[in-house]
Amino acid sequence: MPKTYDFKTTEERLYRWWEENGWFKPEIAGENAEPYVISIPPPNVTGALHQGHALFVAIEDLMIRHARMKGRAALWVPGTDHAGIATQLQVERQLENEGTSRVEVGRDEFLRRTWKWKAEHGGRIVEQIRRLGASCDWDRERFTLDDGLSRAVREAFVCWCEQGLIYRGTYMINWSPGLQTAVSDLEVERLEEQGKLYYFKYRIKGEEAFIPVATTRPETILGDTAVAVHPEDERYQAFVGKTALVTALDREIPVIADEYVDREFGTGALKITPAHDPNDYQIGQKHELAIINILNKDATLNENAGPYAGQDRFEARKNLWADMEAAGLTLKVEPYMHAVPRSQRGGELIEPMISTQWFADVSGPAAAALKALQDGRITIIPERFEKIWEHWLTNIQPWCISRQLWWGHRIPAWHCQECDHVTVEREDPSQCAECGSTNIKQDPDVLDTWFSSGLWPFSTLGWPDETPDLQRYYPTTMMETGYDILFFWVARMVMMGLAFTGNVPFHYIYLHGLVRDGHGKKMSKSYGNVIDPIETMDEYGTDALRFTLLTGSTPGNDLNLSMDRIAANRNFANKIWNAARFLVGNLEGEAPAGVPAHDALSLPDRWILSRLHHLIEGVNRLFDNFLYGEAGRQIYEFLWSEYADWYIEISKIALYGDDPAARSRTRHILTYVLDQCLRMLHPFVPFVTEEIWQHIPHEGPALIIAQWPDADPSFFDEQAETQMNLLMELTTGIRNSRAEYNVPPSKRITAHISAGQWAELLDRNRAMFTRLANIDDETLEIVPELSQLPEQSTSVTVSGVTIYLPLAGLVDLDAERARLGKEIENVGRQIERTEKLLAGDGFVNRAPAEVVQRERDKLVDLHSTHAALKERLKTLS
RNA sequence: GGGCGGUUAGCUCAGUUGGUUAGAGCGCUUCUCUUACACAGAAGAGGUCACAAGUUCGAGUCUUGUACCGCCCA
Repeated sequence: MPKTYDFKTTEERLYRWWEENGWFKPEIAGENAEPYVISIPPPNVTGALHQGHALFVAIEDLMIRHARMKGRAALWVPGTDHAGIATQLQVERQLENEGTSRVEVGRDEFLRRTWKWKAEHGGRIVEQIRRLGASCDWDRERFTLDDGLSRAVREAFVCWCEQGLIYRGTYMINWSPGLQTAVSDLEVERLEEQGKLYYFKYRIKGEEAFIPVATTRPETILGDTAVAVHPEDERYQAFVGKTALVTALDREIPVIADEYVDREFGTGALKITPAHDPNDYQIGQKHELAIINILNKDATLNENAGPYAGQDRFEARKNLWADMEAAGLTLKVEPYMHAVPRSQRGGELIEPMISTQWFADVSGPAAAALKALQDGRITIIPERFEKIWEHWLTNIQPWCISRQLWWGHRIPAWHCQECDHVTVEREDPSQCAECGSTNIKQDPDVLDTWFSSGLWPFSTLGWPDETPDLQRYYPTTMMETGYDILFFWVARMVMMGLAFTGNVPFHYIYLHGLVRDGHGKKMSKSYGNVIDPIETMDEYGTDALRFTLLTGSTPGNDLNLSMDRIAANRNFANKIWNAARFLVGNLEGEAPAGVPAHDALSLPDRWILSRLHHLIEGVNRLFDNFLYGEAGRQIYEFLWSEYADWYIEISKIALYGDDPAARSRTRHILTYVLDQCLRMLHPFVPFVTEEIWQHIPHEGPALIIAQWPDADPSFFDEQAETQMNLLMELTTGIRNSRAEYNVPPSKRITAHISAGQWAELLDRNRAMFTRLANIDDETLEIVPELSQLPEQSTSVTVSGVTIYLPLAGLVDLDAERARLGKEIENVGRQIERTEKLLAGDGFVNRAPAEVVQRERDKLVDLHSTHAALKERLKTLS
């Protein structure tokens, strides 16, 4: 084995080997195995890997590998999403570069180009996911525009139409002028921005008076159909019922009273534009106001804007305001912070607009989704998101499912040119279902991408057909994704799953947080703080990135990713590598398997086995509770701080000694403990663990399909742990003294130990001191009570054991006395606190017996330490 | 306005049925290339767990309130 773990020569080779052996497939578990299924949150087919992908792939692969090692039929269904808007934009940009456009080349050519784009670029994200080590069953890979999935979409759409849940209607939607399509409420962000508040005069018909009104969007005045004031506002009460005049158009609109108006805001009077503001729309409905749309699809003003028709909204704003100023209708303009709706994609300003679209009434499915959570068919991790889930589903709005795009599932509805009837059928119709006319045209719109991804967990398994996969693997087990798409996607999958399959699509929803930079800032290209996962893997290896992502976070919380941490975890991979290298280098041809009989074990053996099985127990409990990060951190700690720092060092005593039985026994323990750790670490860092496992003695072909460890309480050994703790503390104490007195590490020194009841234990393990603290074995003295105390020495006291280190010419007795004084004081304080605790009736009676006993033991220990320290001080006085 | 999360070492964070002297990584100080590892080893410094009150024998952990930061919804 090379001195340093080389991930570059390992990762691709192992991945191919695993895949070629079919170990990513659930069938390897046998027909009776209980399935464990995850459908991948399908990434955008034209996307490039970012840390968000890396995080979810790492978590899901961890879940899948763990389940696989537990013997479950682990199936991870991979795939990609056609991502309507994003993909269409890519191709449109390409066309633009060629000097043409979507409209110019036409729909058929555009779709041909888009499929071509997908064929050329669609493989990238998938390759990158493989690079992360994702053990997906690639034979089951799906794409949302596949024939099968398209059929699922068609079935779902027709089904909901038949139930009357899908309908066409004219309502307020969010319009993207740049993309010229409706966008989802969920895809609109409201950002606080510096804008302006324009104050102006609303003229009253036939009077000199006016109502002062404030607005952030003056151009919408042209679409006003009322001015509203608060009914109890004394300033404006007199105007209610009168007629106001829209500037430039002289259109007559009523002044109305409504309690919705906030008297404190602006001037206290509100202009109402029902066609271009969601709140105004509500008021308009209530008062049966006219709705006047002033915008074209490209956000220029239409003929309703009179003289401003044809101007862009911002140009019109400028011009209108200038004209109003000239007419003396303006009051003032103030800077103003307000929430501006912007597209999540690209940040374009979104216009609320009245438009005819397809909607889905999902109130029924939403109620069902709510119930699924309440009756426990679905569990959300972490729990706190359940409230958010409930709130959203309780206040569900009709879902606008049509998009004015070309890339996507075209709505299977045919409009009759003769009778206006809309025909919706599973197979493309050739004539109107109502009048039989053959003059029918398919609706030009496509469905919201989330409509197809809402079917993902079952459409990928074959639905609407009752396929064997659907029967065996549905409902799936786990939906793991970011909390930012809980509504977009997760809620819709549950609604659609319940609606179309009668079953929840998954039992658990595990939500992870956002990956931010090392200081908690959102990664963004413009800010320049993006950590590219591919570059990270190139530099530090996949395992380092995975381990960092997996251990750096807790469920539902954001994660700050820094290169320092990734480097530290690269070092961890190398640490395990070298621990294995040490083992392999000391095997002497032996291939140890299993654990030797208990009687044969040394104290350090019993200690490390006890620690290991406590670790296994803890890790399993953490896995059961979805606390994967903490589990990973604990294995890291154990492997580095206990196995490597102590057990390996101690093992050298036996390995380099001349007792063949001890050598063999130690090899068994070294091998066994490492093997168990590799198993537990495999889901976190699959590559380095598999590579190491292949180097050490093992049973079975591959770690990826090795059995997951179970804790065996017969290895628990509290006595061994207590005794080893004493030995380790004494060792650390000696090292500490050596460092304090600047004794070179290479210099062998002597020690006299007054060990009391521990004399035999210490003597049996005297090699620990000689090897780990460089004590001279010839002169090392371990007795219950020293007959003669060495002068000119420093001392170490733990649990009543005192080690004297004669350091001739180095020891400053005054300093020693001062140090002992401080230590005595410190121990005294602890004794006091413990005695006080034990003196209280409450503690002794109410605390668990185990806790009380622990405190009693501690007190005995403290007393003996205290006595030994005082004794030592006395001899120095 | 409503809801949720955060506030623990210089920095970034763990700490999930309340129970030893509150941990890690990085950074810092001192020493060491000791035959697994300098991507390392040894020793060390560093914390009133935001603040206040409460529950409890016992609170970083539970309750209430306050402050600041962040997110979501309206």
